[in-house]
Amino acid sequence: MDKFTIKDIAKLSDVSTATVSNYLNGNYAKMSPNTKEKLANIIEKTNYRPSTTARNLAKNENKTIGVSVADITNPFTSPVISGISERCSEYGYKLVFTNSNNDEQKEVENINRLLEEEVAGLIIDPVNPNSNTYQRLSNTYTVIVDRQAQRSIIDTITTDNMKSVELMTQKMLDAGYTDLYFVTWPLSGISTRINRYTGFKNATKYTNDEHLLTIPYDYESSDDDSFTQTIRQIVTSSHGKLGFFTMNSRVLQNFLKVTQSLNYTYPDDFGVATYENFDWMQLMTPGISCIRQDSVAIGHAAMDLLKEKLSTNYTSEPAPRMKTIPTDIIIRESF
Amino acid sequence: MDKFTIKDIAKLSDVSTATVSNYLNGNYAKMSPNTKEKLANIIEKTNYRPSTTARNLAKNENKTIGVSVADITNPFTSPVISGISERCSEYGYKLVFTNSNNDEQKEVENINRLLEEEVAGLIIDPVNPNSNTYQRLSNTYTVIVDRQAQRSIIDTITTDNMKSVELMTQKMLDAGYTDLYFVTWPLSGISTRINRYTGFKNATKYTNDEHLLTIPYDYESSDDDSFTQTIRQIVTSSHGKLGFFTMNSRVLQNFLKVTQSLNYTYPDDFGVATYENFDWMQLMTPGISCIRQDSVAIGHAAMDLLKEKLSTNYTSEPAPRMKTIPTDIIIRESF
DNA sequence: CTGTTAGCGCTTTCAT
DNA sequence: ATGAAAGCGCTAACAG
Repeated sequence: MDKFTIKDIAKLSDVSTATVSNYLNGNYAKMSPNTKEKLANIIEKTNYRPSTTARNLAKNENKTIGVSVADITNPFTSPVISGISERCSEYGYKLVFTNSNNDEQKEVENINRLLEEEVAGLIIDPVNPNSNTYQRLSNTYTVIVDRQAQRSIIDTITTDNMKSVELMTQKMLDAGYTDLYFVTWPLSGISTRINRYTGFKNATKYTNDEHLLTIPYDYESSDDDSFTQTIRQIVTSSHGKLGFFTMNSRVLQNFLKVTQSLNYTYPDDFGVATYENFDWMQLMTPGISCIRQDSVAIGHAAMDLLKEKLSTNYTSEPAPRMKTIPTDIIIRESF
Repeated sequence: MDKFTIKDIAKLSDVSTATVSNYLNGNYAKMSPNTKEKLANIIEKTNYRPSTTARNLAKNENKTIGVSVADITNPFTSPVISGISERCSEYGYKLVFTNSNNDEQKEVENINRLLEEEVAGLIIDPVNPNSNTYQRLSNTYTVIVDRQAQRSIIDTITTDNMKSVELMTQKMLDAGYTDLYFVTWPLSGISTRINRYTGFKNATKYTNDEHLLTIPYDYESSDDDSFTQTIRQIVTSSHGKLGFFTMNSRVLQNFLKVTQSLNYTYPDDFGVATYENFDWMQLMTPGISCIRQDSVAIGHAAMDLLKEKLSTNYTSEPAPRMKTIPTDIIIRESF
């Protein structure tokens, strides 16, 4: 785009490139007010912009952090990015972004690309936190968000999954619900899902998985698929007071679509609550009780932690830390 | 992270850096099968990754495109990014991302940063398309999405705003609605809003702005604010069959919150339709009629166009083109 | 205060 | 088929 280099500016200003460089880096102490002003003018006039690439190479540093998200389509994701992005610009980092579309293979490629880029640090919203792709990463420059590995070696930031679900389930219990179901995408070893389910079991004291209802990740309700049948069966044969907890907003949507097609209504035919909070849940009639997680805060925390790590000098691989961001519970009229 | 450079590899392999470079670039014709294999082994063993920074500098090219979005929090934004991101990786570009949080000043900084980065191209979801920040950009390497400048000099991709709203409004008219209102954030010269409103006026033939209802961008309904009062006033005093068209999903949410607080229900007390489609609109009872825009397609189109531009050699600034992505209309029971 | 110069890691003629 | 060497645009000693 621009053809000007530091040499051109030096020539035009009748100084050396070193002086120009000093000017560029704010080392004004090293030059007379005169040259400083001259430089200011010329640079302004020529609209000269130093090449970040060359700078990075020369200083052997790269103020960029790489972000790899599992699925940008997930409504959880954009607030997290927003939080990261905010902190990035505060801290003077730029953000290069990759989306893996829930494809592990794609994620590996993305991470490789980012590594080649020589990003200073990595923030990963992992497709499968138990994958061994992350083994090769160092905890000195990466942090994981949202999903947590079974046996993690990397700092990770999650929301308070277990406790909050336990609490919400308890609320349903307190409201007299005796027959509770947990609706989720396949657990697949994914911590977010497992922890939420564990919270559910802690509260209900269910000892087996008979109250675990699983729908495929890409579930689209159709006429009378097996999930629809299951729900019908449960609703018609339940003895106690029947309630459902859905594992996130998308599962909730699928669930409600099914119950609507079945002509069941809440809170009459069943009670319902969900993880995640979105504006529309308040608009539903009745409003949906839910657990609100602060996704922006996750982004903030991730970048804060990363920055801290990047500015400390580790002599050895630091032990992984976990940070959980608190949630709160919103009770509406859905149970 | 890695300490290995091309020199190390050259030394280890007993060849020159030139040969290593050739290997790296797939110029296998320029070396014996022997050296090729030797290199392959050593590189594999050392886990060597060439520095993109150095490559960029040497080749004086940068396969990255910069994306500046107005507000990543807007649900419209992430599918667009998703589309761009998909094409980016197909085309071998990386994506550096900035969010302006609807702040023009921030956007200027972001664009400057991207320019300094020497990105190959720019995709901008503009805060204010009529700002003169964009004047300094060249149409050879940038494309604008979503919002269109009054007098544009840059290729832009938008959805079919005017026609689709005209069509939807016509549907309401056909359904017997005689008293229609357009609810929007302040028009503020923003093409998206203006075009949608124009479509509305085209259909209704209203000649003044008495049927234009504006809420602040950051509107939060409170007890009995002026918008709430306006709505109450309109509903109670309307003579004909009353309907509302909301300019996007967030306006719809605000609008529905207000009507709910007023204890009005649709489609009895009023009919309603909106721009934008989200899953939850189908869950509402009754379902909301809406205009579905294909945001992912916008992202695709933007990157496709950009790629085409980047690979053509312009001798002069190309004339700006407009591309509009078709929408479709989903009729449910809200009017 | 200012200039010289040797890199940063890689690419790319041009020789050999 | 391989290597020497001159850059790419900038930074950072080191001299002066």
